Amino acid sequence: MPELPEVETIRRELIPLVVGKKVQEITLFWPAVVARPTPDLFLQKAIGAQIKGVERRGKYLLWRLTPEGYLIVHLRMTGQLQWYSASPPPDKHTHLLIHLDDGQIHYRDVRKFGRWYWTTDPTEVVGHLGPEPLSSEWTAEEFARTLSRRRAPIKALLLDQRLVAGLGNIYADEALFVAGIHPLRAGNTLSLREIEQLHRAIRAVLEEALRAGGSTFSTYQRPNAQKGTYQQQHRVFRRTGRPCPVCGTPIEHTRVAGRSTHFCPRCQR
DNA sequence: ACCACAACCTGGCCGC
DNA sequence: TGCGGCCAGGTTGTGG
Repeated sequence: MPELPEVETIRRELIPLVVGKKVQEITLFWPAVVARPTPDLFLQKAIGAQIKGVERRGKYLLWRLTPEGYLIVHLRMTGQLQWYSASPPPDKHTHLLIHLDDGQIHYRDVRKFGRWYWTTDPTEVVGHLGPEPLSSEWTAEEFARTLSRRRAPIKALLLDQRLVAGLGNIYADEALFVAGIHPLRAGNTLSLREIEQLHRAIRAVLEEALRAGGSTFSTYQRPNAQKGTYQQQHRVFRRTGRPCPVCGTPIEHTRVAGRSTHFCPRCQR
């Protein structure tokens, strides 16, 4: 579910709720959500630690702890973090519950794809990720160098987190539309000009989505149950058959790299 | 090295 | 109402 704008929104809202707080207790209802090290060690290391900060890398949230360590979570498709100042009973999809000084974080995940990690070295978990698209280190030149070696469809490449971290199905489709590039174009056939447009479009779309608090369909929720509104601004995503916002041609739908893909056949060549 | 695809889970929706 | 089939915002392992 959540892509970079949603995870970043969650991060920002989590900070005032959890930073400076101590992890008093963790209740682990479904141990398989802990990917590393082991459920027992995870609990042993995290319980009693104080949260010093919340960071983000791609779609991962990193809770920086003292004593030294990081609690890391990836929400995958349907993971949610919910803050409660009281102690409501966990529902049947709550797999992990963090008790803090003055409230609790409920981790819910209907599909159970999400994973938690504890590590002293975050690169063990996030080391495979490519550059952050909103950082100055990510340049069109570097992007072009990587794309020139790949002939998979550009849509599939945008979903490859080693290339650039944080894009998912929504923002890949939206960015390709803004850049005017057909999702099936092979990476190594894009001109430098097109790559520059795409580089710009990715940043513009992510920043726009961030301002809207992300996109909310059924399962993405922020810690305080607010919803993102960016879905109202989607140009192509899940708008099959509706008019392209630029030229009016009906938006088309296809499947690329096993993922649902939306584009304007006229604006995207 | 690269790429396509199944697998991991559950629930919602659609058609019969 | 019930059942089968398909779909879902992500990642990983397998096999070609």
